[in-house]
Amino acid sequence: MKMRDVAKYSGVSVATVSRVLKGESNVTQKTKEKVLKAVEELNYVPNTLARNLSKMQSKMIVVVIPNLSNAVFSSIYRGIQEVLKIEGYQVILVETYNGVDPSVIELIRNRTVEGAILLSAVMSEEEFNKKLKDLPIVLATDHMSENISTAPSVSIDNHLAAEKAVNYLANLGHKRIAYFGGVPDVLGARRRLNGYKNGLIQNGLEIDESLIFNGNWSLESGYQLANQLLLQKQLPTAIFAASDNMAIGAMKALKEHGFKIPEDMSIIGFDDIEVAKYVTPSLTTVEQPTIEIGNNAAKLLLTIIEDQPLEQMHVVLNSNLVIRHSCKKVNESL
Amino acid sequence: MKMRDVAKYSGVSVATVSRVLKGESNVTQKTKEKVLKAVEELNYVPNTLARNLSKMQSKMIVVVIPNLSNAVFSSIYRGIQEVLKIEGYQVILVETYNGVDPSVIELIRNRTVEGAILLSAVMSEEEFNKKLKDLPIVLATDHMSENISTAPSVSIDNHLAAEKAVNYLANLGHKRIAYFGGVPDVLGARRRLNGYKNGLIQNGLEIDESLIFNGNWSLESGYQLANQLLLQKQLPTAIFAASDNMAIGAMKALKEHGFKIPEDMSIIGFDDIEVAKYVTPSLTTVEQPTIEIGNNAAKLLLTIIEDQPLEQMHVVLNSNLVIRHSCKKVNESL
DNA sequence: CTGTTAGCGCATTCAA
DNA sequence: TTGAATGCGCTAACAG
Repeated sequence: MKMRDVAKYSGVSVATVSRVLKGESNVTQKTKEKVLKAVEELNYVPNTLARNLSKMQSKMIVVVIPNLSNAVFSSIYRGIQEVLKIEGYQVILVETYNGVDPSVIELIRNRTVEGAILLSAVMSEEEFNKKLKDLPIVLATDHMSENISTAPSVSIDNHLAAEKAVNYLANLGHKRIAYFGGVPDVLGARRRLNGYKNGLIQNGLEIDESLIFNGNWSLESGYQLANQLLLQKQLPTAIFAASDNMAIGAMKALKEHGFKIPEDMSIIGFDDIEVAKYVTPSLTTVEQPTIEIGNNAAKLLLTIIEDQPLEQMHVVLNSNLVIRHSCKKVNESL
Repeated sequence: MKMRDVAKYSGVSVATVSRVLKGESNVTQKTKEKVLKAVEELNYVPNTLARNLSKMQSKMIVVVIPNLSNAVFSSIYRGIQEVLKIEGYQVILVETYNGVDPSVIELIRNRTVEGAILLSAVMSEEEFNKKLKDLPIVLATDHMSENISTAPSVSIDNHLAAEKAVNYLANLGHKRIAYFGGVPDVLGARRRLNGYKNGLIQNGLEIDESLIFNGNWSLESGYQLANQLLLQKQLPTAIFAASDNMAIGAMKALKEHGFKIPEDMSIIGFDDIEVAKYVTPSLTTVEQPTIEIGNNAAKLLLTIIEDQPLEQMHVVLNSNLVIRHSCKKVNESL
């Protein structure tokens, strides 16, 4: 069943059928009805493949996610989908466990998709410029470089957010605060680490490298890091984990060793994933406005695809500390 | 840059270019090299849109997920992606919060995708037959009807799995076991409920409707259900939740009311999502082989798309009880 | 307001 | 082994 069939059936030309299907106004009410009737009776559905070739567009976007099981990412994805759906785009989701999937470039170049949103970008600025520059790509995460603008991006101010967490802990009287970081290849992770250090300095606290650990955001990673930490002679009174998953994993390890939280150890996470509220004690954490991040990333990409000028290259969203029950004032008598 | 350009550049015809790009054998080594060189130098990439129209295929699949934030679904998705990627398919992910997105039918009919995998199917068999029959669709969840085969499906035996959980609890001496069910529109949820009841009967226990609750799989739902349960005068000694999320939500509510788990209440979940191991106490639960479910669903769909005969309409995978620390023997002295 | 026609870029059949 | 020509189904420019 093709367009010509409904044209013949309704006694008009294919152009006219195309017009009424597109909802153009310059068609008589009467012919419009004729065509619609034919479409109905013939049970006709336009062929997207043909339309795509003709218009040279796919109405398709790809989003690249490091790891779907991370609730932060799936939530950002939802935010992306929300706005793209309205614009009639379908979204291809590819999960890539490490860095940037080279196939993304391929998908764009061979026109399978019109653009891409990356939720994590593990590459140097140089590498990015070589491979991805000028492609319709936006980062739903920190932008690539410390100073220079390469790809458009949407994220929170990770540095500031980490500072807030440390401030909170310092105000509670904590002097020794351990840090469980994410994979350092990711700029956002480095920013959080710097924010942590800076927060320490601001509060007149010492930076102790033996309290700084690198994880990979996961539950298991937090669990292991905590076990490592517990091997040390002089323990901290608080842990700041760069993801809720790591915080929850750490809580598990701590409890297994008989630690009470927050009595014996305060813990603060990052992300505010759904389950953070339901662990015991409920997790104090730095919230990320994931849906909004997704919304904004999608909007950014759409304006790029439409060749419109960007209002801002990097949109930075607010994040706040969500205070629950995993931190407490340090015991003065210590 | 189109095929004609590289044809001209290398002094051959477009047909020849097409052949070498496709890796056909009936091409001289020499001309092949010429063409490849041209492709290289012109930086040519075939246009997927044109290829798709010409071959009348999209190399695209859609998978419909109720809720990405549910770790079970994201894990099944991963399993699907694993096999589809190898076959050169891209996968569109759509999240639909309730039942079947009508747009799926549209996507198939307008040839945007070649098939669909549904991770949840909230509709009657009748409805299914009217709308989706004979479309290339497979269910990565229980099949539609109790008796009749409509669409191919991949799932565990939910009835049996629930029985196992109840047996375990009964063997531990529990006589009053509450049930937190999923949304009853879903066949799998009904099967689990029946398995629960059957398990009770098998163990000579009474079915007490006041101990049966309907939730919606979520953390919040489990939390609320537990609070409802606690309003009752005569409490059970164990809760069987039809999802880990509900189990974890319930644990939270219970703890808030001063209950110790498993001392005061045993809890068992369903799914074995990653975090189940990291809550305290770690959650005893019925594991679902999510990756395998995804793998199998994808394979099924592929053979349907290729018009091959199905070896089996419904593949049923094994599931096991994963025993951790959220259940204990009921205190005999009670 | 409507019809004719020429692409869109690639695949494929038929000759050579 | 290669080339010429036709078609995939729809869009859009142009003519009427």
